[in-house]
Amino acid sequence: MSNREPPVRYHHGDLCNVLLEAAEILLEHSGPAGLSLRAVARSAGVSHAAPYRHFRDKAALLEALSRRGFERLQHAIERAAAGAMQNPEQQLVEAGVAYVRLALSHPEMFRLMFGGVLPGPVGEYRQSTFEALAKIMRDGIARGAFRQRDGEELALAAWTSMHGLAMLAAAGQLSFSPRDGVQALDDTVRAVARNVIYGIAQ
Amino acid sequence: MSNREPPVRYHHGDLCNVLLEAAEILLEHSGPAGLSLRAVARSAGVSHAAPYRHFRDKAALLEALSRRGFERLQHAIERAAAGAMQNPEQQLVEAGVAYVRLALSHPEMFRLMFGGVLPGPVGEYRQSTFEALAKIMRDGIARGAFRQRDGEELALAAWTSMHGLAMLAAAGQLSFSPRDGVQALDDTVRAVARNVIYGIAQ
DNA sequence: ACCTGAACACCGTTCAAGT
DNA sequence: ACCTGAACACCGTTCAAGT
Repeated sequence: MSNREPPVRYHHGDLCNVLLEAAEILLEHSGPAGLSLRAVARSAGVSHAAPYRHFRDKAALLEALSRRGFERLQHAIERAAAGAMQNPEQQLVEAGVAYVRLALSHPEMFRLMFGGVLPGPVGEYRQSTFEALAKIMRDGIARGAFRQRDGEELALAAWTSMHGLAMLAAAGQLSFSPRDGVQALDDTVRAVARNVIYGIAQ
Repeated sequence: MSNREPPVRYHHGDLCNVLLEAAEILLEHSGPAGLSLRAVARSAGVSHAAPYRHFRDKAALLEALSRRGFERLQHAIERAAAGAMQNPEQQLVEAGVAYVRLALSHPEMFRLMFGGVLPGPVGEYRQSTFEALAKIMRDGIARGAFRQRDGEELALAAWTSMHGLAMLAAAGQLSFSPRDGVQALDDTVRAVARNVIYGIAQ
């Protein structure tokens, strides 16, 4: 019973990723209150001290989790932009739709990412997400679709609007609209995005 | 020593408010992690079980705290609007400045208010804040300053933008701008607000 | 190297008991 | 009515000890 087995590798040798996946499931299922390091360890089938071999403390695990979220967000924005290559305005609208959809399908993850409770280089991940938006704006300026201004300023205007919508949606605070469902949310995002593009002024 | 004293009223008789004030100080000083019900009780000089005479549980205290924040936000927006009565665009810009300033001076409170972790009728408080913005938009439409559309749609466009900016500022995630300080933030808010008003399109 | 189990100081919540 | 103190099941973190 000892020679037949491969080297034991104490639990799959990939505990780090197993912990992160368990943490994400716990987070989206039970909220931040349910995401205890001990529960993550239980869920992964190891002792409550085992995670400390892979993460300095709970904050380090949350930061790693948050990083995953930022990577997905960046890719979602880039995919949306790639789907409307010849039309900067449509790129912007679809990037917003992707942004808000992700927030609504992973609300707890979004609150973790933008909750600001995390130490460490979260800023870098956020920066790369912003950069994906800024690229759309720079291309749009180059094509003459957007105003000839600092691309970062336009990107900030677009980002804050989509981000505010996403955070309100993630927190379930957009219920003043009688419409519901994903299609209704997409419509709301498009309406807000169009107002950002064309302005509110008469 | 017994007849001279007024009826004892076990700790000021106003423990409810004392607890809320202690909670707010703890929140802004030590973050959400430092805001334990036991720490609040210690800070108020009562036993750790005393708060349960005034709040059903910890969530109820957080909700009451959150309510205070929404009241302040609503008043701040109304005051900003009152300061520029004859100019709807300026009303909107100054409301945004007030919104973001409050978020930056009370970041933990803002995250509590919009974190979405709270049960109960938080929606109503948020609604009243949104209503303060919607009023500015309706007035602006009536005066011909804003587009002749559904006031709620315009208010949503303005709100999401200011809210996104406020949340990013509260989370310390606007550091990509090399400028710092309150004046720099006000400038950023005004720039974003102007882009919302006049649009991004060429 | 990787994991365990006991230990410590903390939590939220409950409940009998005191005045 | 209002508050206390002990109790319970949970945390995050540390650390000696095991293989």
